[in-house]
Amino acid sequence: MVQIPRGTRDFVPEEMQKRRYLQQRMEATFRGYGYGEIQTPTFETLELFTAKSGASIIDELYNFKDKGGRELALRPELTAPVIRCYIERLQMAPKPLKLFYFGNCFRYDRPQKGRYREFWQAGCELIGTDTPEAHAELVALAYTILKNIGLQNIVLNIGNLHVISAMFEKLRITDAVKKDLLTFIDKSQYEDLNSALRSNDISQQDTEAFLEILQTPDLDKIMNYVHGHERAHTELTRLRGVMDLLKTSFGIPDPRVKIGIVRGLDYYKGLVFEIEAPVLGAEKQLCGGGDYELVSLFGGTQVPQAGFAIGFDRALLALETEQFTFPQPSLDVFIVPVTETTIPMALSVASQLRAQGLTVDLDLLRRGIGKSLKYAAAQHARFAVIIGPKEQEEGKVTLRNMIDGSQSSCAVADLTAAVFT
RNA sequence: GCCCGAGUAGUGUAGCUUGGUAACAUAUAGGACUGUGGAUCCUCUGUGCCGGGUUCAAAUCCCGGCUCGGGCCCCA
Repeated sequence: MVQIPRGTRDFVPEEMQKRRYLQQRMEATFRGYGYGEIQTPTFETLELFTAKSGASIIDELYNFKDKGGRELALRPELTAPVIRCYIERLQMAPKPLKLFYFGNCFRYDRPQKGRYREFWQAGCELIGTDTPEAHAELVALAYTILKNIGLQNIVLNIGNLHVISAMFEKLRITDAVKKDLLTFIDKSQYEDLNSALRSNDISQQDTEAFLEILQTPDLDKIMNYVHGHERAHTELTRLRGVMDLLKTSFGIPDPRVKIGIVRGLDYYKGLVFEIEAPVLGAEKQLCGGGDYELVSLFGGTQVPQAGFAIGFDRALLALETEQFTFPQPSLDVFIVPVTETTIPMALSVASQLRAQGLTVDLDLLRRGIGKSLKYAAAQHARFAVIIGPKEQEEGKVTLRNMIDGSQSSCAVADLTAAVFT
């Protein structure tokens, strides 16, 4: 038997119903914040992705040569393609530019729960502003999207990469060592970090202070720790501004400062944030984003950029884990021709109702009334329309309310009105 | 790419240790119900991931592959 490729999935109607629901809710929220949709190709030149991450990235993506010998790759994420498009076509667009997207992405990873080789991302890019209110609105948007799809329990963490750099400077840690330490910080492996710092001749006292600052949500403590470092001070002041806006103006109850947020990316600079769903366990991160610099790397004129991406599949998984009840697709009318002779009339009634914009299905298996009504119930039909010889003679139909079981005789012309009430 | 575990009707499971005709529930289709639904009963259809080995005989034991899941690596 031919089977589906590793790490990919089919989505049957029941699953697509949930996915579309999710996408529509997300889209409505993006639009509510003034964002416009953008779509880029499924594959790009390989160079677009190696430019910022180096050749080592090739191990993790699907790349190939086309028949003209071009080196191409299936997109592993959407920020780089969107920025490429911005440089090609949107540099002169009025600022700030707000772009959102949905798209499938591909990574050559080992699949696990919540991790697939083809997965979907929802995300956005905000180009041309980096005021605290712009950053606060961006973070609020990410948070609001996840809340609006119905998630109950999510955690928002906000950090700043300039600050953590300042912390490393303070300890005089070299870039080579820093890289190893960042791995521990990223994974919150503080005991390993502790040993690593100690073995790099950092005193016990300094190590403890460093570890405390990484984990504390207290901005004053952090401010105090990097006292005298001008850049860090500026960034922390901005961060305080963003936090205040999130709490007061955007009404987000519990944004947390976590200076230990690292993000795996090289191109983030200042603000970084993550949103996770604790219910998901190991693969709990739902969203990541921040302030970054890609436009100039790709040859465009420098401009402030920030954005985030939401793991669409994980967001859905989190909702399901929280036992969210998704809206069920329902049918307005299911038509039951009682005998073969009434099939033409049934079809014609179906056409008329469909032309009115109703969703209509009818028995195509020539089943009995009992089985047909059972099928109609399984499709969550709101009404059944029964057409037998009696009804046909009178030019009427029997309208059955599937919710309460009540029945009445109804002229075809009055059906639409009856169903809409 | 590495280590570990699992794969039996569409779905969920039993049988595997100790090899001997593959079962149950549910879902689908038909019928009981000659014109009224989520109930009940009956009937049909449908199953050993793939390939090899051992054996008179393999769902069961062995090897390889594939897929899924847990842990590494990675997560731009």
